[in-house]
Amino acid sequence: MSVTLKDVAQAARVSVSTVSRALTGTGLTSERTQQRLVRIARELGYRPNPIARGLKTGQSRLVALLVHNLTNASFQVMAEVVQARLKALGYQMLLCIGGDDPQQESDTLATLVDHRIDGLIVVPTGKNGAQLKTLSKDVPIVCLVRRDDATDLETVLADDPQGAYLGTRHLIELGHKRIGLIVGRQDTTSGRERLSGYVRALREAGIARDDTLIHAGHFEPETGATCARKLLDLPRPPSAIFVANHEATLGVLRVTAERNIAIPDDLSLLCYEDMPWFEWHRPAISIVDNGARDLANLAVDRLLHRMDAKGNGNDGVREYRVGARLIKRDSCRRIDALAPAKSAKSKSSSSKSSAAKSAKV
Amino acid sequence: MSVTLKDVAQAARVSVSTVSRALTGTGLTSERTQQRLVRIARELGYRPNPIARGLKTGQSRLVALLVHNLTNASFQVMAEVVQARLKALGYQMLLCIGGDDPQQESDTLATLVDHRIDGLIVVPTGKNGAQLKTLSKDVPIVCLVRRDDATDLETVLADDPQGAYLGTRHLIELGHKRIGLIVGRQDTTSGRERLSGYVRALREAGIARDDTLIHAGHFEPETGATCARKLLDLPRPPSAIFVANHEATLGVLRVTAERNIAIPDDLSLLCYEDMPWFEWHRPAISIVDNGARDLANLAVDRLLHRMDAKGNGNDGVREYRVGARLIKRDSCRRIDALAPAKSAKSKSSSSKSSAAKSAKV
DNA sequence: CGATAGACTGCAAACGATTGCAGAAACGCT
DNA sequence: AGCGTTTCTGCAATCGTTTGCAGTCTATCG
Repeated sequence: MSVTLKDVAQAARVSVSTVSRALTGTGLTSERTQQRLVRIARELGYRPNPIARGLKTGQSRLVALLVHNLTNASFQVMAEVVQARLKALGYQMLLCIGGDDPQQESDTLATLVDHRIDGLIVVPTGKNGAQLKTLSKDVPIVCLVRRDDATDLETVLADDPQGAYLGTRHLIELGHKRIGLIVGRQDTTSGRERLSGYVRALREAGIARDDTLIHAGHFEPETGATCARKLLDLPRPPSAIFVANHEATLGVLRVTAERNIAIPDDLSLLCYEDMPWFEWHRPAISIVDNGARDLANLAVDRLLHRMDAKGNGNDGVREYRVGARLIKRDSCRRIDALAPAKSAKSKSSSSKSSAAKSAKV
Repeated sequence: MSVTLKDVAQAARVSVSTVSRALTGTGLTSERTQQRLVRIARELGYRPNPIARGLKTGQSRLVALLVHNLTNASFQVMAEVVQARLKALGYQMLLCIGGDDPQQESDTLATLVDHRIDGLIVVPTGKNGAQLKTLSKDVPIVCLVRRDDATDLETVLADDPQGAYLGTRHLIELGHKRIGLIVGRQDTTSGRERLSGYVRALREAGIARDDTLIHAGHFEPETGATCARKLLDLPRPPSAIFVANHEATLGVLRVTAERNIAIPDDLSLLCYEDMPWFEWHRPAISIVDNGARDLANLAVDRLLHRMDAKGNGNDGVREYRVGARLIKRDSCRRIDALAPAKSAKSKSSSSKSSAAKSAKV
């Protein structure tokens, strides 16, 4: 079917091994034949067969990226970054979707190593630590975004404590004293860490922590809606909400729209992790950027390092943190410390929005 | 490193070939040894090496999906569908991102066939027809969403004429007579087809085509903004806008928000292809669904068919169309035929929105 | 009881590359 | 000229499977 080394060898009247050496550029062939063979190979349209090569060398030039889904914008950019970086180095990316499901993750991991992938970047579910640990003996692995506590794998994490701190501080600096927090499940690292960043910022500013303003929940839009309602229905509702649970954002936005709450006039809104449409939304939504791009790049760097190092590429560092940064757009507003802004409450109690509420909630 | 057939054979004191036959279930081994070998293989944790197998059989159990990007929601669901279907059949999906760039597409295609993929689903750029045609001799290929006119490859397409027709008719049925259309570049199939569907619906309803209401442009948010402005600035602006250019949607939404145009009260808005947040948006945005899920499923069906058929799986059909359907949400409103609704124009000429306009446009 | 079909099994050659080893050629040196 | 180096090339084994062919064994039948 396709042109093999043998074909080239025959055409050039030399042995297969000579062709192999010439084309891989080992320097063990004479300049003259080297060039001649390269030319002939090109003329014949020879393309090395990675499968055959892989069988012999045990390498596949395949690197896998295992993420939970592709709906999350962060995973999208990570996939694109990883793909671009790897392609430039002659690797093919195997993108796998694990759905945050341990069983699927486990299956996928197994088939991946079967395929002799040269490296793996994985967002672990956290439930297959043992397996990951075993596999890491055969193949370089870097964890991304989440840590699997059962392993000591090299892990590239977002700096969530820092990000949440930055976001909260921003709101405080704008004069907000009552800041609602909608955050993820507290049995996840990111959930806990973001809460801690929020708390730290509050403490530094000398603002008392008010647990009625803090809501933790699942990574789903519905959670955002529920929590937002609870916050807005408070006797003294917050003047700002920090949605540090990415997936919950849609729910929050829906509730504010339903209740006709103007952002940022009635309520300041700060979200976590970008979505492509945030900057097109009016008002453009301010966010804490978790640095998806940087995360992906660093993960690739570390993976490549390990792959080069052939086994023991651990430089002692187990964990890398990628700085978060604040992207100010138009959804947060300074409130006057002296004459506090009308609270969202006042608006939501108007006849119109309460009608909307009873109708749609 | 890992357990091979040889290891199993030694443990069982039989030959490698027997083990191979027993495990692949060719029925050429006695019931008894078959079961024994399977048991031993499992005990030893044997896992077949796809690379070695691939070298011999010429198959890799890898199927590639080549799309333009992952930002587009349709591509996301397609990727997820394809991945799920293939995994169930024991294939691994190789997801590649071509960026709608002919050069990248060409490179990727080449490495994919090098890797001896068993099948390929591709959203073609349209510039590598010759290459695709050549490759299709070696590997089953199905085109998705776009046709490459230089080939006669089997192609699964959305029914854009139908979708655009459905959408337009919906707006007409709601009483709209002046319907703005924002559509994609006219050198793409989808761009042309959607325009034709729109025109057909108009004609059927006996509404004269007004070219000032029709804007074709690039697949970018900015295009949407520009076109929306042009439409809204018309002496007699439309009462409804049909955004049949998915990527342009964000731009349109921004402009309506900037100008404080209430949807659907001041303007009805109908979009093409879903985004995950459309139903969370207030008002929830009505769309014409291009059937991404069905498209992906059909593409997989056809590909599998071809892969089974070993070469000549063409059933004469070259082109499949997947029906579009209308999803009514809250962004389109019935307008009274007798007393026409206040047009967007009246609103946009209020002091507030014109201030916004001069400031931000 | 011997022949023979039928059911299993093993040998060995592939698949297309890489690579250790040894032979050949070319060269310089005494 | 003879010898040792150096440089290049080819032979053949190997990676882990699959598979055609031939051989072995059992059972069946005449």
